[in-house]
Amino acid sequence: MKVLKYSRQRESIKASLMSRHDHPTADALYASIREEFPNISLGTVYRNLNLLVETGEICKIHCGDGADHFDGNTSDHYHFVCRECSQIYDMELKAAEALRELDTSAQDYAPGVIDGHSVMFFGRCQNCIEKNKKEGIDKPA
Amino acid sequence: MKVLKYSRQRESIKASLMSRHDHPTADALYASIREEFPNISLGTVYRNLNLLVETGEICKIHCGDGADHFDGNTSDHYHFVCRECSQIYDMELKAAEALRELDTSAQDYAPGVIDGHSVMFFGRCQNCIEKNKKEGIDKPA
DNA sequence: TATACAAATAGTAACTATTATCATTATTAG
DNA sequence: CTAATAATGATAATAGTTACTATTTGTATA
Repeated sequence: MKVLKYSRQRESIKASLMSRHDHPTADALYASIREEFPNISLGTVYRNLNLLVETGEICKIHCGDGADHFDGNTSDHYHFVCRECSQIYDMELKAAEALRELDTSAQDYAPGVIDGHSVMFFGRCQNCIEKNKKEGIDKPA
Repeated sequence: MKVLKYSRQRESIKASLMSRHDHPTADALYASIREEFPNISLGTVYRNLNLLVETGEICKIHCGDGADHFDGNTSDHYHFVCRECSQIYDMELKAAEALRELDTSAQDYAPGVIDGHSVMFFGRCQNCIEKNKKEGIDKPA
């Protein structure tokens, strides 16, 4: 395996991701990084995001919208996706604690050895619920 | 909403999906349906799969490999993905029973109202474990 | 400090999965 | 049977991502 060499672009990508909490796609991150590096290429963003995932410095999350999203927070936590505004929220650490035994309890019913899982919660966020209330919209479940 | 009209292609797509338990992608399904309908177009397969998802006759699953997979089994169950052979297995109904309270227990920590979740277990399937054992391969966790 | 070599870059082409368009065909209500 | 319209096959278009390549950058060492 080859040795990673420093690059300003990679540092900027990482710093930029760490500073936001909206779980951006590569493209969204690219847009904001271009303010600092107007010539950076989208390929560079993808390449470095994948490198950072490989080294475990960030992680990739799939929420079912077709695009990969990235998260600078590598600690044990889950995500909540609002079906209305599509925003991805971090869930409190306590949720992770409550689910910590998930693999163990599912192991009994698995056709192999479980070594991980991905969990995503869906629903409507407080923000959208309140916005709808103000506008008098009564959305069905 | 417009009324669905019968089509031989759609019936064949549904029947074909129901007959297999490997959670195929649209493309994989397309390949096998072409044996019966050599002129069917990939677009027709996609369109009908999405229609069937909308009517709730089948469901779409995302396992993180970039492609949508389809499942003719609409009952409450979870999936196990083998990291080695990429096969998607159904998990016993009991696993679903064990996880039935997932939304409720996560609700306390969510930034909104949870109305669903997606869970995917990863690991190595029995098949691959045994194959490796025979070949004397000792894969790391 | 200069050299030398691997790694990273920007720009672009290519690729994969999926959706959209559209002229033609098939289904169905009356 | 006919009219209305949904569905089709063929193909173009799109989105997200990866691959390629000539050039630049970072770094170890002479």
